[in-house]
Amino acid sequence: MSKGDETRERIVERAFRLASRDGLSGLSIGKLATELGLSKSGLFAHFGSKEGLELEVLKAAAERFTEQVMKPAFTAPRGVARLRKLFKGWLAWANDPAQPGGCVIFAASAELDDTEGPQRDFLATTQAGLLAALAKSARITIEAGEFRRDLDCDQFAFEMLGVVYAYHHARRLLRDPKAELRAKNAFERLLATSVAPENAN
Amino acid sequence: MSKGDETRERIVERAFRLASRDGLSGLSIGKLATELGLSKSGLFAHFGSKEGLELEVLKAAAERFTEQVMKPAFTAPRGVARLRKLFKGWLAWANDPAQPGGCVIFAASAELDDTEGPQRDFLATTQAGLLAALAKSARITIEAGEFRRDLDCDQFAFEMLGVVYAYHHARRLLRDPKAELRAKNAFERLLATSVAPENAN
DNA sequence: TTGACAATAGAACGACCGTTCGTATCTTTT
DNA sequence: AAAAGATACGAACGGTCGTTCTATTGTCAA
Repeated sequence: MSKGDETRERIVERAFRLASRDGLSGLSIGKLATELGLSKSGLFAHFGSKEGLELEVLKAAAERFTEQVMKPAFTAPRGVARLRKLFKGWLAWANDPAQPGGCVIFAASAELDDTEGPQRDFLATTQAGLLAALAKSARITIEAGEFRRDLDCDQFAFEMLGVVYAYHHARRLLRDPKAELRAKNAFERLLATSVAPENAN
Repeated sequence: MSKGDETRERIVERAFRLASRDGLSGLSIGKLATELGLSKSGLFAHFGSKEGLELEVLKAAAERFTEQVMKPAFTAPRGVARLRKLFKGWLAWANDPAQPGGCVIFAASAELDDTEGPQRDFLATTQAGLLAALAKSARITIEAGEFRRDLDCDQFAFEMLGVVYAYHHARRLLRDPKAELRAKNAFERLLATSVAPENAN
């Protein structure tokens, strides 16, 4: 890896951290450069524009999520076990010290959902992909015989996402110490109403 | 009402609308003044600081929510009917044309959850109050004999909020035409798992 | 109608923003 | 070691930001 690529990674890493607290538009090239001991223009040259930097942060976030949450979950046996591992990893992801302000993707989603541009497009695509992956995991769980066959998998994905959203909100804004418990309860209820009759005991 | 108060209201109304799209920090006093045909300093004088303007917008949002969602719900008979009306009004609130970018409070929550200051404090207090009101409505529903007596009301409130969050996300970022259907399904499932055994049929 | 005061305007401020450009310094290759 | 190319710097740009003044206009009661 060349020197430039190393610097670039250092920048994105720090930007990722900052964006977690201050949002993407809260990122400032000047401040970022100062924190990293770089010149404004030197940092700028790596991305060509603020928009470019923001996109890199979003891509980094998506990659890390895949690496830290999705991939590990697929080591668990297909079915409910995998869904549980996915959920657990997701909560851990939202508490990752590398994201001191919580999930970058959630923050950016709320920030950009009514804008137009590549950042929004990337986010929407990424999130749609996540929902599809969740739905697919639910479908696999049906095939494994652990979920009822008439379960609406997209509905399941929607609700699972909702639980994590509520968790984020309770944890970050309300600082509710019971946030994690609440999230786990909600997820267990979701699982309980999804299981196949012969497994409901 | 004095002339000044009228102007002030016009300003807050427009700021409310803009904050829905661009967030509180996205508000710009200069831009706001131009849109309203006022001078920057003239507008500024009404609030004394940007922070003051932001607080007024948040207060206006909380008041409107109470007026448009909470109060009407209390005309419905206590119990599940009232909860349904509350939920329905909440979805409508999130689609209020006066908030072209969706619920101002949700946007601000995500924006401010990791900051410090009066804005964050106000939001946290307001949202905690909302959760408490939801929990109380659930408790009333228990007393009306429609919810099971061992229902965790705070858990119910947490999950109801989560459904609305998921709806907002699906609607705003993903532009999912099924968002409302999904939300309604999720809420019905929440109700179904909360009802007293003798009402479950 | 006049006098007191509230309400608005206008100009200017320092600070920070993203961006551009020319120049220097490092890396990497030959 | 020298040439070529990648990296980084420093200064400056036009703009916008929130904020502060002073001056002017408008409102409203006596």
